[in-house]
Amino acid sequence: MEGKRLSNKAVVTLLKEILAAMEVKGVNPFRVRAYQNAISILDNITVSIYDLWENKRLKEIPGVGPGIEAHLNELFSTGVVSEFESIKEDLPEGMFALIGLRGIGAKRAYKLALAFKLGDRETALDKLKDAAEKGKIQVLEGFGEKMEKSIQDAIGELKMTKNLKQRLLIIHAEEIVDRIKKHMEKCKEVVEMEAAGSFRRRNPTIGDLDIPIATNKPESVIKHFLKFPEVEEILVEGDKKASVVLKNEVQVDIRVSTPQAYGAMLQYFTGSKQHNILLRNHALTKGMSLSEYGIKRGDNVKEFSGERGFYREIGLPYIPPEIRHGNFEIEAALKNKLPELIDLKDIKGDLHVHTNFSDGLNTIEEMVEAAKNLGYEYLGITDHSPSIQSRGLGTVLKTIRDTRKKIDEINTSQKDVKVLYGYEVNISVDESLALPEDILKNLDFVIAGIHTSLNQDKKTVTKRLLSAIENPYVNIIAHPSGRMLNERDPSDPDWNKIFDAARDRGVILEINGQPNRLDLPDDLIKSAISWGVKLVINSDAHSIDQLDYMKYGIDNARRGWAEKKDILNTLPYEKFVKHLSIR
DNA sequence: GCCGTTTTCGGCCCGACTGTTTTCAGTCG
Repeated sequence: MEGKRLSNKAVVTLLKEILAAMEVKGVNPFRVRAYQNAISILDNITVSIYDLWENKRLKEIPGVGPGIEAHLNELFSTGVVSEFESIKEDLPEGMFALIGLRGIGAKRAYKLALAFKLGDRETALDKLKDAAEKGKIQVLEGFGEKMEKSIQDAIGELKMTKNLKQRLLIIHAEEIVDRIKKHMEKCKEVVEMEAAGSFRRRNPTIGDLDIPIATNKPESVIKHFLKFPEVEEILVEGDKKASVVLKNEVQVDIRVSTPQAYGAMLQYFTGSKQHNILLRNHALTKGMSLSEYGIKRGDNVKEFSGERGFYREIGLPYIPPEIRHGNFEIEAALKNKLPELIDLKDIKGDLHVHTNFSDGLNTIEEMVEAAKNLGYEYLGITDHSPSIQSRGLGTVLKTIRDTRKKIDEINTSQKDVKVLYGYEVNISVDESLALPEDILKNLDFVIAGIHTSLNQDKKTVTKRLLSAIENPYVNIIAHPSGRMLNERDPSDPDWNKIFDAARDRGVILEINGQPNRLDLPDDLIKSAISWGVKLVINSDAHSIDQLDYMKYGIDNARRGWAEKKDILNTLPYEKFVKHLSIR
């Protein structure tokens, strides 16, 4: 099947415009909701929607039924969807440029585009700005002085709703959360608080911070929060919630509740949205209605101080935040088949660290000492392989002999941490590895990874990864998708072939813990496990501090439903090494 | 338009806040 390859983003953008068009046209609100639901799911899957279509697997996406499937089918086959075209036909194009400005949804965008004849997208914002400056918006029905001012502000500073902004890496979000916590600790009325939302679900990137707070004095807690020195702008201020934008442009939403109802609030604010919708649907079938205040049966609302009681009440075991994605966790919980997720304390070694031999900061000895302090049984030293082209084969061989000697000495002088000698070897564009096989075979293990030309087409990048997997000396594939969060999308090989080859040849795929990689991504972790592929979690540390990046790898593995048995560096040393020698 | 542990028809998550209005629509999460 050959069709028009569109990115997920292009598909989602198109659907969002159709959604807006339907809202304006006043079509059946439940049909609108169905689209909304499908979009929010499509917006969050990291595999290619086009690939799913090619493999006739669109039906497997929850929220996509026969109707939307048919539309996507037409879109990928022909590039257009006739029904979508006719829905948009008589709407001014300019309205689509306005949606996403803070406070502007489909209906207001339509009204404005109509009033000011915003016929095309490129000029729409400028024309609207002009209208605002001339006071022409406030006289429109349904608009007023304040709305005009806020529209003017939004255009001037390009203030978009938060889901259109760049997302924060979780490591940076942690720093902000710490500062907010320190500030809130000064308020005696705070009984309990925790950053919830995507932060608590350990999403690799965070759109905003959602913080539920338990207190008996909501008004003074909200007042205190609004005095946080980093607050730039107050968006919302009510009895129960407040929203602000910080100077670093991060949005923070707080919700207050009584301590005895905090469990429901924490659950509600942790999400994901999709998880909550499914959970509420499930509760409805049992005659219960869920909200952030508790569980309603008839007229009385039962409160919960913690989350476990909340889940228990609707007949479910506790579902860890990391897997509250809203796809299969509720089903699994009902069957009592939730995974027993891996934990940081299960990790016995780290197989991917750099030293000052390449681009790391610390010596091998310092890295080993730090690994010992973490209680590891083993540590794999994997600097970038020295370049034979620039340094000459003789020099490289000497370097390798010297390093081997040094590592032998370390293994003799201390017995706490077994040190393994390997390299992170580049998979070149021509599919060759950066070190020849007679060097590779004398190492304890080899990690191979792609570092250049990541945007190759599917066939080429698949072949490149397969060639590394088929090399008899390669043990681990580093950061397999090559994604860099906020910078570059994952490459798009034929994962089924990669998983098949890795499983059959006993090659391990890495879950890289660098906060800007977190690669494999969670959904691929889940597929790899179901395929029978074995995984390791590595820090890819470039300094002793970065050995802690293991925890982000763990978070990501948990999001991918990984259990201890799926992750080989939970094995004690002998068993782990035995696995390496299978090759 | 989607979906199923009473259903293949008849339901569809729940609530806060703002700005515009005199009871509510729109937006957001």
